[in-house]
Amino acid sequence: MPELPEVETTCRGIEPHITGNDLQSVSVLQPSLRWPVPDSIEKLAGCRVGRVWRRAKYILIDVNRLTSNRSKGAPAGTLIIHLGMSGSLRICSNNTELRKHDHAEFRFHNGVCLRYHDPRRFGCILLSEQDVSEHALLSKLGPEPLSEAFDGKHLHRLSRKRKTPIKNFIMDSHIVVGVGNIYASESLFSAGIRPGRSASRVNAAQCDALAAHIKRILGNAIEMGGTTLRDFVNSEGSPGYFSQQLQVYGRSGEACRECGDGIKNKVIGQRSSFYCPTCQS
DNA sequence: CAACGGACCTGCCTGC
DNA sequence: TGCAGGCAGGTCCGTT
Repeated sequence: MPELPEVETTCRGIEPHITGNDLQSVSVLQPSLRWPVPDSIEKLAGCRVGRVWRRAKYILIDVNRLTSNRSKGAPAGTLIIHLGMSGSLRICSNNTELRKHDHAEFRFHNGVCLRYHDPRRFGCILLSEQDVSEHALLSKLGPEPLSEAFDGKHLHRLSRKRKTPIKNFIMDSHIVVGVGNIYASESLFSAGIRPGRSASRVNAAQCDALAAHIKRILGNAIEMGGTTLRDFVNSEGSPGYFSQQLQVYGRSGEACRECGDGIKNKVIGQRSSFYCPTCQS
């Protein structure tokens, strides 16, 4: 479920419910996620949620102290939440019944409750008590795909000596963040580049096209996520709002929408990779 | 450095 | 119907 558009949609969906809201309690029901959930997050009770933002696929929630005098308004820290392969965050009320795989719960004074749900437990919940951008998980990340810092020149410059497949290259978070397995295949299809081609063999013009398609496809998907925002908190399972837009992902054996040839599925870097052998070279 | 494989988990689908 | 096997949208880490 969570590629960048889902993570962005999640941020936008939870933000209005929790920003400015005061935490009554934080409970860890299952600390065994990708890394142990620190006990210290339970001490955020009594704090007020500030900004809800995102870096790559990490959801970041600033939390400030409210308690006495001097420390009032001082940052208590930033929650770092990753949804892994199967995670989700949902807003409910504090008497909503817990579901299987609800691993953490943030209850607010006004009755709102934020729950972290993750069957596969590949995600994480961490607390950074310093400048979160210096956190080991965030400090070495490449640019955001929708920012001006990311463009074809960036891709071209960094790929010159890289023989790794271009698909692996664009999924490398040191190069650019937020390009997951689905959108990597989709972007490469639009750019006419086979996923297995060596990164160093993608020329400057193709890098320009690839970067532009990554921006377009991710941007569109985020916009569509936005259209489901209204009932976001109630939604069960994956929305599937982009599945109709997919040109190659998950379509092996089906006809290419451009040329009619059969879509292929090849494992590259241990991940399924879909492409059209005629449209992509 | 770069490349690669393994690791972390559960659920769901397929085929015998 | 049961069960083994394969597969899944992420990404860090250790080894070569």
